[in-house]
Amino acid sequence: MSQPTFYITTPIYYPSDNLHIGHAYTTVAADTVARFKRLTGYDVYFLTGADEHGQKIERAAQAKGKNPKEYVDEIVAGFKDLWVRLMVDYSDFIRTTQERHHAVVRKVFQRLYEQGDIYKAKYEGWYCTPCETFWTQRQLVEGNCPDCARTVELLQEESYFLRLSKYADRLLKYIEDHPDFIQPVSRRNEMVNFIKSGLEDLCVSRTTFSWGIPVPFDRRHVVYVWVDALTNYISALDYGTENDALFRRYWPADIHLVGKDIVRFHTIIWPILLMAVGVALPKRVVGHGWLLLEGGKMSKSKGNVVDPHQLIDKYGVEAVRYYLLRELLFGADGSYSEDSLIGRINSDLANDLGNLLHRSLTVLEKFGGGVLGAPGSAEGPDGELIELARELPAKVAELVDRLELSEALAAVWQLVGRANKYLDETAPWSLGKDPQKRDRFNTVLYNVLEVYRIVTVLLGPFMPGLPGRVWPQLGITGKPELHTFASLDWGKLPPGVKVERGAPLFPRIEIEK
RNA sequence: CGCGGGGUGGAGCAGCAGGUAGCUCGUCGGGCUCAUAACCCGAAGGUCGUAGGUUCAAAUCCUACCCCCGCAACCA
Repeated sequence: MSQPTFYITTPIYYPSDNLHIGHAYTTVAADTVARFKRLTGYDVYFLTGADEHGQKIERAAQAKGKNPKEYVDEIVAGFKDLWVRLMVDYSDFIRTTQERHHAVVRKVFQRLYEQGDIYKAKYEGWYCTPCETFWTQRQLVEGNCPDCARTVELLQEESYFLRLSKYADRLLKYIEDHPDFIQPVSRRNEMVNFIKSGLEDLCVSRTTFSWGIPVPFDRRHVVYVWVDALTNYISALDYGTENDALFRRYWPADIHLVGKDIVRFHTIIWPILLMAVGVALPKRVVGHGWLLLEGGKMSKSKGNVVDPHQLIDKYGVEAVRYYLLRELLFGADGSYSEDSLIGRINSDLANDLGNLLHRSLTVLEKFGGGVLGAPGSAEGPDGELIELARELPAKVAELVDRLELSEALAAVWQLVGRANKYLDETAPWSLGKDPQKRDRFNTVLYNVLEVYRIVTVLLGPFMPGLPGRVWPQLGITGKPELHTFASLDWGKLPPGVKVERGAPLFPRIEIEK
């Protein structure tokens, strides 16, 4: 019995500093897709990690009087703490400082060198001595170092280069033959244009620092950035080792989820590396937009980063995850502000979602003794509500497949909104007072709570803590068979359950002013 | 002429194979009274960045320009 597999990755983040809300977005989005695929029966492998080498790390560590390993250990522990708090349920966390990763990178590098795809040449660039950094002509600001604004000098360094140009045509062909490979389409076009404008060979080694993976046949060099970082997606699966069961099971990746800024590396350098070593290419690379801050990009240098920990402290994981996933439309940028976060919490979570459960349960407790009766025949608006609920699971699944997570949430909220309206139309608080209308009362309450069960199951991947808070209120905590995607056919909720109204799921945030 | 994204009611966005401008929030009025001042209904509010052009018809196509933002090979 072979379950279909699904391999999804986030980028591995650079521990030069703590993560901000943008990293949280990428990871939470990947986690949501991973959870949803698990819910719908896939054997899912979800990888995240840290990209720990390079001069910046070497220097940041030095500045704090630590050796690089101590330094990254500390920061990476912080990454993991954040993922725990955000309920990110990854299968594996790869660190590029791990020997399992080094071994694979050495092997790949060696092989590329032996087959002539990596060669030694002179690298020429503008060097800033105080910063010990090479810059390209373009990076210079008024001819000076973009970091410290001091003068730079033209220096040469010996480096190894990867022949990108050799594979450009093959890559272009692959992109043309696989329309889904790069998403969204706008990014795909961008990449096609970039490749057509000509690829320069990529510098893949450095001698100016040592915090990296030594080039196996030339110890003066360390492997530089992308060959190191990108390889994580297969080194984590034990590619090229004796025990490569994971690699055989999960590769090629179904989705590499990345920010729009690094789409290029994932759709040009990475596939070329894979082609060169004869490994299948990933199925999809999806570039999402950014969460912009007051119209500008979030960055450390602007000092406008938003710390996810503070938001979780203040508003809770569920709200933070919901907000991130709802606010960014697929592929496009969104804008962050605390006001809009509060707005989402109050209108979507408190007023619509939370209040729907609370008001339904209050009616049932007040007029029905808190026990759900058996539904009678459908009439009036019942049909429309039930129809919407029947269509929803497949609709959400499809939107999640397309990574349109915001749309998926919007679709769920359509049903939530319909249910709130349904309550007004049917007015069970009036029905409840009339013994003649008991049957109708039962039907209405049944429909609303069954809708709520369906909504809760579907929202689980987005807000993993939600179901655990809803099931006790619906009185079906001990019935895991009602918590599955397969149970979402209409009418599985058994009459007779004893509900238990709890505190509102999402209290309104009162804006102090 | 480096590449790309964007300028649509107060805010955030959708619409862009041309044919009465839509959604969420906010505002105003009403309803309901089960509910977290929540829910439901209705209304007001836009010369779709500017200037030309094509067309019976342009937010949508073409040209020029203005403004904002990102990238430019180590920022999700």
